[in-house]
Parts: sequence; structure tokens; C-alpha cells
Amino acid sequence: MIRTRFAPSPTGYLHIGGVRTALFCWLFAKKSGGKFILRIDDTDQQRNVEQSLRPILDGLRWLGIDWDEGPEVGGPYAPYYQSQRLEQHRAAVERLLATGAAYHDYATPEELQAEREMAQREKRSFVYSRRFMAETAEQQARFEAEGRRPVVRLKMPREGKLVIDDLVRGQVEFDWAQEQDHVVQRTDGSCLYHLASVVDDHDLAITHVIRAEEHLSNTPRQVFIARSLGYELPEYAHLPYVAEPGSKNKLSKRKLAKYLKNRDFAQRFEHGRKIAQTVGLDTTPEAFNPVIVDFYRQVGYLPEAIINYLALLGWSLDDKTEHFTRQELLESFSLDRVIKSPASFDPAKLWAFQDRHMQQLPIEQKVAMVLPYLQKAQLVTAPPPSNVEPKLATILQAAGDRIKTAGDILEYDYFFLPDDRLHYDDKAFDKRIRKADAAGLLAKFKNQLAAAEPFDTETLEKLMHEFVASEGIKIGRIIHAVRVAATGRSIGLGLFDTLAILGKPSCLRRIDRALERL
RNA sequence: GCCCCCUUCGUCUAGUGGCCCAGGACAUCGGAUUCUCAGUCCGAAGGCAGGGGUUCGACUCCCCUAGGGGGUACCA
Repeated sequence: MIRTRFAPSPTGYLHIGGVRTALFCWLFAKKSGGKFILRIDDTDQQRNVEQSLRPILDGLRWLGIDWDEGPEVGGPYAPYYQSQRLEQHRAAVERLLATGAAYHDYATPEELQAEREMAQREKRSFVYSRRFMAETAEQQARFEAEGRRPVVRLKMPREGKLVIDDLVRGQVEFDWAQEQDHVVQRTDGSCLYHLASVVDDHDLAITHVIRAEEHLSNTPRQVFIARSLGYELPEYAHLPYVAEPGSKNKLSKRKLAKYLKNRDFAQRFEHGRKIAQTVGLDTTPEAFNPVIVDFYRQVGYLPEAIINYLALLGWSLDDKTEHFTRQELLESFSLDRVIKSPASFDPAKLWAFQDRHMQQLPIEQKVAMVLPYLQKAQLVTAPPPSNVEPKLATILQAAGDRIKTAGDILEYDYFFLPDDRLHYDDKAFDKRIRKADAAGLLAKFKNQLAAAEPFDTETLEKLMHEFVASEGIKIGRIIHAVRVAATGRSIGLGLFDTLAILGKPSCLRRIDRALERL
């Protein structure tokens, strides 16, 4: 049984790169009927773990990356919080000490630093002299008499090689002599991450450690710990990290300002910000940032699109397949087709996936996605009046692929605004009505509309063509004017759909209002 | 400094010695279609980091250089 884990720290947000790692772990486990475990590495978090974890848990759930064991779902290997496993970590350190794989060290930081600098000056790698190593009680007593306090260090091998068969990188070799005698337990008795991680992975029966490549260099010390503890080694797979748009630096939440200089990034951000603001969300970089998964949830992206995009960020099936459902991913994913080099996050490409997945979404589901945005913008009450959902379905039908994220519905607020609260875009009004000298035509066309029966798309289209023919004008002269009069804007859905959805009374009132405005 | 990893169009990638004067996708730029917008269709431009080998033949194998990343913490 394959068991993989994702082990986030409770940082308060779910990073897009972290999601990619979680996704690969999830896919790998699930495709073979294994288990995906969520473990919380909260050893250095003092407070508010619950609160800092919330966005991570919610984000993963929203994306459909569900965990078989972990917070809120429990499991046979509980607890799944690293902070609740301290006893096991300490016990492991004791065993390391007992078998001679680790020792008490009484060197001061300054003494160590001096050795390090010496090594650097001599252009060789630093290896601790073990001058303050204490392996017996007598040695310990002597150092303690000098007022020194110990840490526990690994007694790493000083010869030979370690060969790791990494599932994405192939064979990677390390010289043991290059490794440090890393600290595993601090003076205050607390344990360090690598020790805790190895012990927890073993205790949770993790078979495959799939994680970011920043841990590749850390693997030797972890292998040493695991071996010394008599553990069977897990398989390792080190994933490349997700890089910034247009560079190979690691994607970072803190560099939003820099990323916004990238045109695509800025466009997607602006699009999202407009939506977030109209529904009253916090749009500070802390809360609203395209590097964080919440951004996409708030703007109304589809989890399926994000999953599809992220899966292809560092993995591919072949030279042409790009569109994957979750099920298809589960069927075709494999670690050996994971790329070794970092991949830049490209918001424009994510957008293209969003567009495609949205186009394929059935109307009823779009209605359900979009409705909350109208409610948050106070254009529709909650629960909605009975006519709203059918109306929304019609709008979405007419909108076709113009609505690319759920929040885009807010572009069409004019379908929900009372006629007397319709806002006119001044530029559009000026150009298409005032300068176009369209008042007379509008008034005439309004009379035609008043007589239209039934008031549906086909009838209105026919009406318009007859009108244009009888007036001997180009259709452009009237059609844009009508659009601006009815919606306040110069762009939108097909005009006849728009008018039909608005209904006759609204259309007439809005044209009147536009004429009065002149 | 030392160790490890990585390097194909702007970006994501296909490519495991001849199928490649390198294929697809996003983005870009043209053109067509439409009442605007979105889309759709057609087309264009754009790349094997550099240098040495090996080979009849190299994007593919080897070496070197350069660039990027990670580790080298009583961080995770």
C-alpha cells in the first residue's frame, strides 16, 4: 500500500507551489489506490495553529485534494500534528545516542564558527573536529563543569558514498565526508525538523517521500537518521520548485510587487481585484495574491482548471495532450514523467485552462457558481427570488464563453439593477449616442420595440433589420446606441439577447432615461 | 569557499543517436467571421546556454565553461 504525505507548516495561506507538491503526492498515491496523508509540521508555531491551518485545509479541500488521514479526519496513526509527537522524537534521539549514531556536543557557537571559517579559508568543506564531543558520562561531567551546555549531534560517517535512487532525478551521489554532524536536539531539549520529519514519516508508515527539491541536499542526513534508527527507507522523489513568471527564481508570496510588473500577471491580478472589490473582499497583498490559492477561489476560478494547469507544470503525458480531467490525471500520472528543472508559473496559461474548463461547464453548474457573487454584491437576495436562476441560466447561455470566472458575472450587473439605478459609462454614451446623433433613431426604434411581440431574440433581430432597411441606415448607427441606452455600456452580449432578457418594460424605460439624459 | 541539482521558442513542454533544416500548447503579431466584446477559423514570427570531444551521424553520450537553484543553521 502506497502512502504519501504532504506536510505543510501552518503559515496562514496555501502557496501555489505547495499545492503542486500536494497534487503530485495525491495523484501518485491515489492512482494506485494508496493513501494520501496530511501531516502538520507545526513544531515552530507558538499559537493559533488552528487559525493558520484553516486556509490550507480549506484550499486543499476546495481543490479536491482530499486526505485520507490527517487533521479533522483522524486516522489510525494519529496524532497528525508534529507538535504532538515530541515524545517520539525525543525517544528517537535517545536511541541514536544509545547506539552511538549521535553524541552530546559541548562546543559553543563561536567555537564552531571559528572552525567553519577556517575550513572556508582553506577552500575545503567544513567537517567538525568533534573536539567537544562527549560520549561518556565522565566527558559530559567535565564539559558541564566548564559551564557548557550540550546539543545532540549526528555522528555522521566520514567516508564512503551514499547513492540515492530518486524517483524523479535518478541516481544522486553524495560523499558522506561532505556532510555535517547536524544537530538533532537543541540545548533546550527540543528536536530539529529533520529528525522529527524522519521519525514521523516512519511512524506514519510513509512509503514515498515526495517533496520539493530544496530537500534533496537534506536527504543524506535523513537517510542516516533513518538507517541508524533501523527504519526501512522510503522511496524519495524530489520535485522541482515552481518558479516566478519569466525567471527561475522560486515563486514567493512576498514578491507580489515585482510580479505585477509582468504584464500577464498584472492583467490577471487586476481582473481579480476588480471582482474582489465589488464583493467587498480584502485586497491587500496579504490576503489577495495570485501566488496564494485563495485568490483563485475568491475570483471564481474552477478547481479543475487549476488542477489541470498545475499538473502540467512539471509533468506531461506526451507531446500533445493538455486537457485533463481529474480522472484522466489519475489514470495517466507518473513520477517518471516529472521534469527535473523548475517551471515558471504563468498566470496567462492558467487563464487559458480556466477558459477552456469554463466553456465545458454545464449551465446549471455555472448558475450555481455565479449566484454567490451576485449575492455578495447585493444585486440578488439570499435566498434568491424564484425567477433569478432561470434568468441567470439565460444570461449565461447568451454570454457563452464571455464569462471566464464566476466573478465575471459582475460585468453584467445591469441585468439585475433597477432601471433608475443603471449607470451610464460617459465615454460610451458620448460616443454612441450623443456624438452619433442617435436620439432620433433611438426614439423611433423605441416605438418599434413597444410593439414587438413576442419580445424574444428572433423577433427583435428581425425588427432591427426591418428598421434599418426602412430607415436606410447602417446597422451600426442604431445598434450601439441601443446597447448603451439599455445597458450603459458599449460592450456586452449579443444585443438581441440582451434586450430579450431585460424585457420590454425595462428596455423602454431605459431608452427613455437615456434620451432624458441628453 | 565546499557539496548537490538544473539548462529545448517569451512561457509550459515533446524529444532517450538518424523519424527533427526540432513537434504541440499559452502568449504575441497578421488575416477571416460577427452589432460590440468574447470566441472560432487560417496564417506568421520565435528555441536546442557556449565551447570542446565521441560517432558515418548528436537536442540526445562524455568533458569543460557559463548561468540559475538548493544545502552547508541550536530554520522549516
